[in-house]
Amino acid sequence: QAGETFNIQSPKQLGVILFEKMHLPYAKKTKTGYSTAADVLEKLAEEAPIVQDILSYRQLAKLKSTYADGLHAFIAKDGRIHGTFNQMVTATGRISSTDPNLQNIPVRTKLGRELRKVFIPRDGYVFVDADYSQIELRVMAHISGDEGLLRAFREGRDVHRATASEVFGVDIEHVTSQQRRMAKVINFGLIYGMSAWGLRQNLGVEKGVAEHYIEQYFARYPKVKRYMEDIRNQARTHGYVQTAFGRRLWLPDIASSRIPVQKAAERAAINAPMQGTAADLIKKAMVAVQKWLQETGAKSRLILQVHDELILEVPEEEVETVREALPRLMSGVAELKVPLVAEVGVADNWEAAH
DNA sequence: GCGATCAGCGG
DNA sequence: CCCTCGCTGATCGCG
Repeated sequence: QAGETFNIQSPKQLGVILFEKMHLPYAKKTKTGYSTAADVLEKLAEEAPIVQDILSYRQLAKLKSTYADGLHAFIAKDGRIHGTFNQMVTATGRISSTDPNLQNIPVRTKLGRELRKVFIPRDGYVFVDADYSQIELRVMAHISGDEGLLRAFREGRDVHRATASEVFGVDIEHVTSQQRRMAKVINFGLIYGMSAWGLRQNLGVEKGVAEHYIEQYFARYPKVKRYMEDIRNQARTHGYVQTAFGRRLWLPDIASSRIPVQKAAERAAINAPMQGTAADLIKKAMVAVQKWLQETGAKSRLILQVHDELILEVPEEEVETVREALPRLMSGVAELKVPLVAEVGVADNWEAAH
């Protein structure tokens, strides 16, 4: 379709083909040339059929190289993958995973999820998998003390739906799936310390619209706004912020004369107490689970943590005990202003247990 | 063989 | 202000 041979895996060569030979309109540039990132190509898919083929190729190539072939190379003689977990890498106190990274196994697309089916327990065992429901947002409700957010969680509401209702000014039962999807992006944006610019990129909305959503959000959840102002000031005054348990993140860049550097430190100041408290909570849960396993003499073993999720390999005879204990231990690690909820699943592969 | 760059995966 | 972070794979230029 390009009329010549080129390396489809080279963004540089692809850029020349699409934007110089085929004269497609380029939306974005990188430091060194044209951007061929997925969000750019998606906008061009209608203009030229080759673009959709490239996106499809990219998806399949990613799954094959990083996950199918990549994970295969790590299978040990015992048939298992033994990754490495690092406790001293991230700014927020999360753990990270390498060789391979077991914390970014695909889940969001149907084809990607297929890869999770290759993770299976040993004979006679199953996986018991529990994940915290909306843990960072619950921590945000706790730390900020915002009444609207606290009420949403105490009443067991769908928090993205509740946010959509507030931000778009519609009754909760009239929230459209589109509005809920956008509210979810806003909520994640807040958690990950995303700027209005980043939110705009993510939502693909017009200039000013993202700012308007953020304005609406803060009007409806005023103590969240207050929290963000207070934490910024605390970072400036003391040079650090802390999690609900007092673990500190030092932010020397908060006083930088370079404004972008300072802004980055401010986003970290806002984000770290939420993500860091969530990291503290699941570490407490891991300790509680391990203690419980030892005290009860269980054969079950904790085999993986993925930020808000714990996966145990459990012999059939312990399934009912662990299915009850795991979410109870996770919920019980701390008494916050909102309940901590953990949802549990049992299956003979990771995809089905999640 | 190494580092920079781009791209894409998860929470 | 090229703006979330940490990780991995492919390409490309360099020595």
